[in-house]
Amino acid sequence: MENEAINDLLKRNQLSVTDSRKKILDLFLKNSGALAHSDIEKKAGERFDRVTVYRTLQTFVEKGIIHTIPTADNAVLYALCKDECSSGHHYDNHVHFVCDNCNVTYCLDEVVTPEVKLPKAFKPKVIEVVVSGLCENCN
Amino acid sequence: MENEAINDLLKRNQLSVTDSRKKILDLFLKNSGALAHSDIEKKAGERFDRVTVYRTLQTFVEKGIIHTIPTADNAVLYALCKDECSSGHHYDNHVHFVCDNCNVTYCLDEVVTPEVKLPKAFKPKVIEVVVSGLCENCN
DNA sequence: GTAACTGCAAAATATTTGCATCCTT
DNA sequence: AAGGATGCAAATATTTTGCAGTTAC
Repeated sequence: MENEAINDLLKRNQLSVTDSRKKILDLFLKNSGALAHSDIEKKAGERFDRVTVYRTLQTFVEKGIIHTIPTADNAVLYALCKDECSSGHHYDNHVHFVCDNCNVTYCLDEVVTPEVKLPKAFKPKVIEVVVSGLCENCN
Repeated sequence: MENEAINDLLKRNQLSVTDSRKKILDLFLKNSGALAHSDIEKKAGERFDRVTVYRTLQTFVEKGIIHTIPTADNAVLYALCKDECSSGHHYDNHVHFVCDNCNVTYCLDEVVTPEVKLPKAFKPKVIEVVVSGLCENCN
């Protein structure tokens, strides 16, 4: 479907276009929420090799195609980056939302990270905000 | 040193006062920053059994004595809770700061989590904020 | 004395690495 | 054809579980 878009995205990042990469990217595009490593292993109709998933995710993070989301329970989640994320320099300027009920994690791209006033000696660079509660579907 | 305080804290939470618990709590009190599981295994003059550390940390989290801090690189960090945290109901109303240079994580208890405006369908419950940059010492 | 806690062994998971093979360019 | 990507095997690392011995109350 968005085959062209996927190919483009990979080529733009100097990555060769391979099956697993296309399929994993497709998973992210079809899922509004964030995915855990295990989601990817499971959700793929055909299963990928664990190692391939590890390596693919790592490559995507390095290229700034996806980013990790820190969660309170320290599960490792990944989500697609917006276009502004350049290679290796992901600045997370949006809010993440984890639903306590359905457990889906959303990137609320339209909600901009608020200002935080720190003690003067601290120099902030990146601000991560993760909100949990009930999402639009479970509310 | 703050031996009495430590004993009190444990007793107040219906935990028996044991050596490992006292020593691990002491580590937290002596360290302004947050600690990872591995820090605790290492920093203790005498090493604890891995398993004991796991179980002790878990117990402390359940009792609301410490809380976990989500970090961008998904390392698992723990820090002391302020007194308001009641058993099993930790509400993280302060900001965490991770220094990119010295790598210490601070609980900025005096910096209150800002308001975040979400799409109306989302009902927020807990807001976690993690800021990274340069801390007061590395600045 | 009893219940709770610890520490060892071992099981279950998760992650990383090496290398031969296959695929993309 | 050459370099990169994959997949298998195996090495490491992390976390959990069971149980017998020890300690706190």
